[in-house]
Amino acid sequence: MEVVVEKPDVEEERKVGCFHDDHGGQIREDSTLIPSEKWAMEYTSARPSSSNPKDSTSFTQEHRLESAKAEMVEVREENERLKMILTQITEDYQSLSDIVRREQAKKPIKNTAEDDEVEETISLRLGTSSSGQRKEDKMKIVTGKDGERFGGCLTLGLNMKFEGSDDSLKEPVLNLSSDNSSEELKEEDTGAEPWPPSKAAKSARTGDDEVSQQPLVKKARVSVRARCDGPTMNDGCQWRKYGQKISKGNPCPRAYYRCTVAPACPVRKQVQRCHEDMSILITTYEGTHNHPLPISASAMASTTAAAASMLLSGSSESQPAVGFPGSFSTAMCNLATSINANLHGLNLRSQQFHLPNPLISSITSHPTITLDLTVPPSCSFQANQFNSFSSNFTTTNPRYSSTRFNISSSDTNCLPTYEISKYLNNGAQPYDKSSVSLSLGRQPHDYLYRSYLQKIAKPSTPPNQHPLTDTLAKAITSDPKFHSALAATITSYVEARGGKEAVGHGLKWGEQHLNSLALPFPAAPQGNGCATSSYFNRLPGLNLNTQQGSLLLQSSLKFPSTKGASASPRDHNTENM
DNA sequence: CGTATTTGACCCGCGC
DNA sequence: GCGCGGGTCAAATACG
Repeated sequence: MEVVVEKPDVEEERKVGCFHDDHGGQIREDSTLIPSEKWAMEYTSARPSSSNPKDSTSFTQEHRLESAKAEMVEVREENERLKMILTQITEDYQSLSDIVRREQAKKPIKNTAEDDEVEETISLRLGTSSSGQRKEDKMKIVTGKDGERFGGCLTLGLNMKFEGSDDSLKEPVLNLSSDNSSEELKEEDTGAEPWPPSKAAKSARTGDDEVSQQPLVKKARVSVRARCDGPTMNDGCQWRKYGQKISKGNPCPRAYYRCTVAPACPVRKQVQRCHEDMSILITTYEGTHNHPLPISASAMASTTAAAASMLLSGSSESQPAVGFPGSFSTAMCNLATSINANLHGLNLRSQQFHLPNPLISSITSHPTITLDLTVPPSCSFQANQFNSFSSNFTTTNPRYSSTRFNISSSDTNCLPTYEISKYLNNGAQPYDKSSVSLSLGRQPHDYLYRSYLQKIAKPSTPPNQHPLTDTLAKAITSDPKFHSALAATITSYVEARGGKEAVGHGLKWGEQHLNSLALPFPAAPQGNGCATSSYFNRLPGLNLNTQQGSLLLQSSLKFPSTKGASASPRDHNTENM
C-alpha cells in the first residue's frame, strides 16, 4: 500500500483518497501517525496561515486546514476503532482455534464416513416417531444431545443453537402440528416439496449409515421459492444433474441435482418451476455438506442449515423459556442473518423474502421449511425499491400464538440494521403469549430512518406496554438463549461481512463480545432504557437506539477488507464454482 | 475425448 | 399383493 504525499497545492483533491488508502496500513502496523497525518502536521506547521498577504484566499486555506485537521482526528479515531476490532478478532480467532483444537483432541480421529455424522446432527433430531403419525399430519421432532459436534461454517446455525442449550433442550420431543395449514401443504405438495423418505434410506448407500441406526429419521429439507430467470439459483455450489421427473400435479419437470464439490457429498437438491407461476423456481435442499465450502456456497448452505436448525429448535417451544423462545430465536437469528448474508447475488428477480404460513410442514413425514421469496411482505418495510427483501415468518404451532419474524434487507452498501420491534407486549409474559417480530436487514439510512420515525410518530403501541428496553433487557439477562441468539446474529453478520477474514471465528466473536459486555449490565434492569443502550453501544461497531415499541440495533462493523466492496454479501456470490 | 446432461428403466416406500 | 409415485441409476447423447 503506497501512500503518496502530495504537495499542499495539489493535495486538496487527493486527500480523501489518501485517507481511504491508509486504512489498511494503519490497521496493519502504524500506531502513530499515518503519512497523511504527517503531511498534515508538516503542512500546518510549515505554512503559517496568512503568510501571504496577497492571498485573498488565505482565510479559506486556513479553514481548509482546520477541516483537514478535523478529518485527521476522525480518521485517527476510526483507525483506533478498527485496530481494536482487529485485535478483538485476532483474540477471538485464537480462542476459537484453541477450542477447536481441544475439541479435536477430545475426539478420536474420524474417517470420512463418520464425518457424515455431521449431517446426522440434523437427521437424527428430525423425524417421525412412527410412520402411523403421518395420517394425523403430526410430526415428532427428536433432538439429540450431541450438539457440540460441528463441522465448518455450514453447521453454524446448528452449532449456535446448542451453544445456548439448557434444560429446555433436554426435552427433546415436540409435536409440530400443521393442522391449520393443510391448504398450504397441499399447494406445496403439488409443487416441488415431496421428498419421500425412501430417498433418505437410499442415501445410506452413499456411505452414511445413520439410517440403519434410526430408520424412521427423516432428513430436514429446506425449500426456497424464488423468482428466478435462470434454470437454477446461483447458490454458489457445484451441482450435477442426475435425474429429471415429471411429478404429479405439476407439469413442470423436476430436476434432481447432487453436490459435486466433494465426491461423497450427500447433499441433494430438487429444482422445479411452479406451474402456477412459471417465474417461480422452487429449490429444495436436503442434507449437509461434508466438505468446506466457498464463501458464496457457505452462505446459502448456512441459510439452509439455519432454516433446518429452526425446524429443530422448535423443540424448545415445548418448554417456553422465560422471555424469549430460546433456541428457536437463535435459529431464527441464524436463519435471518444467513438469509441477509446470502440472498444478494442469487440470480433472483425478486428479493422479497417471505416465509409463508405454514412455514414448517411435515409432508411425507419430512420436516420441511419453506422460504418464500416471492410474496411481498405484509409489514411496513416495502423496500423493494431499495433492492431489498424481507421475510415474514409465522409459526403455526397451535400451542402458542403467532410468532412473527421479519427479515429485511436492502442495499448492501448501507449499514445493516437489526430491528427487534414489538418485542413482547409485556415483559413479564412468556413469549408464547406475545407477538414477536424480529427484523434483520440492511436498510438505507434515509428509508430506515423514515420508517423508524413513522413508528415513533405513530403511537400504535399499547399504552400499557412496558418500556421495550426493560423487556429486552430482561430477555437478555434472563434467557441465555436469547443472549446466544444475539451473539449468533452478530457473529453471522460478522462472518458475512468479513468474508474469509471472519469466517472461522465461529460464534465466539459475538458471544464473547456479548459476554464481555454483559458483566456491567444489571441482572434485572428496571426501566432503564439508557442502560440497555449503553450496553449495546459499548459493543464495537454496534449502536443501539431504543424507542418505545421499537429497538434498533444498528451495526456499523467495518472490516479491513482488502477490497473496497468485498464486504458486500453480493460479492460473495460472484464466485461461481 | 472428457464431461455434463438426458432419459428410460429400475428400486422402493406407501396406500389401498 | 398390487399399483402408484418419487427418487436414483446408468447408458445414450450432447456439448465444448
